[in-house]
Amino acid sequence: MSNPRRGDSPKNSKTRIQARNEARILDAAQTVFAEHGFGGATVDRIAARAKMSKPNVHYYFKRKSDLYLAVLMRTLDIWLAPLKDLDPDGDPAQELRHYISRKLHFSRENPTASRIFATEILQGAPVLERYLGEDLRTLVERKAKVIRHWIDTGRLAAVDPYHLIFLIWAATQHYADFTPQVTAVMGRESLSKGEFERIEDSLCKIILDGLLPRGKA
Amino acid sequence: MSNPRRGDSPKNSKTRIQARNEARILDAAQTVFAEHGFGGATVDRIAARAKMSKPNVHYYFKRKSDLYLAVLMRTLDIWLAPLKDLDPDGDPAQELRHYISRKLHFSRENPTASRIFATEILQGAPVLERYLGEDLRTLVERKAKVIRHWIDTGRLAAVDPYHLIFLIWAATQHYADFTPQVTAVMGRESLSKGEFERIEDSLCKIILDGLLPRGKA
DNA sequence: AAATTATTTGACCGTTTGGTCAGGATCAAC
DNA sequence: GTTGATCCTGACCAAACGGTCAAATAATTT
Repeated sequence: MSNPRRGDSPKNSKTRIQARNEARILDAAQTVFAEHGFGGATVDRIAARAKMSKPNVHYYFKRKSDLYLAVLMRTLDIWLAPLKDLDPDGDPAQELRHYISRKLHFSRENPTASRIFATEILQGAPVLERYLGEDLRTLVERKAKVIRHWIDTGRLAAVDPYHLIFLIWAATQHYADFTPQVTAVMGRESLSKGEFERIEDSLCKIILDGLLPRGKA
Repeated sequence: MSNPRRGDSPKNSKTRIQARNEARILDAAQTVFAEHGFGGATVDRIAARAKMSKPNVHYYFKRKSDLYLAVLMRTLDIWLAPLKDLDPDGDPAQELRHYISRKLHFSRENPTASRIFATEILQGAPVLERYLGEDLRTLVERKAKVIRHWIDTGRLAAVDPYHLIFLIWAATQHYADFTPQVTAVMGRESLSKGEFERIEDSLCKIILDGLLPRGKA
């Protein structure tokens, strides 16, 4: 009742400086962790990238592992959002097309976030392990039921829903995680917005219609 | 002519001990690099895993980077072999099915080799960059022509060959690179041989036939 | 078995790492 | 403009790092 600006719990306030610097550190850390993994990243490098002194980084995040955890948590929601939106009452083709589109968009807009997850999983998911087996598993289970329902009502071919979801994850995240390989093989410097539209068309066409010609043979 | 057991060039011989230890070190290094990336891996850990002293590891591989390079090179051929075998004169469906099968088999038999490549690419491919833009690019270009020929002769739907290849790479390597995520989401401890057969069926069905039901609607 | 070569390691070095600390600078409230 | 909290940093530390070296041990050759 005395101070209306403060939050309800004792130490819950955030200075403008605090908010700005924490964001700057998290951005820098995301890039560095994505490039070198947890073990290969150094606090010095993160500090340099955030244009701060190392002790100042430690002022906001006591340990390197806290920083790593914070980066992972910050990106979890945005990483998951597209799957959550799969609508059981929508048209299957349209829903899946939309899902692929959103996942690809995420790859284009947040490549480092995608790489953070990739390195974490590649390294055995030491931090995310529990989360994967609980929240994510439950969510995928629910969405797999949606897909199975589409199959049971004859609107989708009979495929394993889990492996379909993995296929879409793999295909869309590939363009964020393996950018150097994709650009080198294609002989480009980077992947333009137009190229991402071509990717979306190709993926949707293959996954929905398949490679074998329709209507004949 | 004096010594029949030796190789032709001066220092080209390899002791049994040498061959055995180099292999042991490379195996250990492959695992450690795959788990921690180049920067996060330590020579100590590699030595411990190979059950050797650190100086002895350096006796066989002068620098950590030499070891990393050797591990990458050792797995390049086996990683590429399946794509090389795509036969222009074969049946497209059968060739692609076979390709998917072989890539999946690689994921199952050599998961750490797959992860080595994944971490290397994720970290910007500092070592493999040149190779990707030259040898790999040429190979993929050649195989893309094969696929395009199949399309032009009406045996395959019109899709971008490059993105088709990327899709197959992504989907098959996913099961090696993201094992913890796959097992956690599926609620399994590991992926059995039977599960890999299910994966192969699912992938081939989706990629060849598509998700939308055929023959009706 | 003696001599030569190949293999192995404990001890060590200079550097980098994550993390601390005392104190200075800056800000907000009165 | 004084006060108290927040913010920032140079200097520092113990541990871990990649890498070296002399000396010991094991194989191999003669």
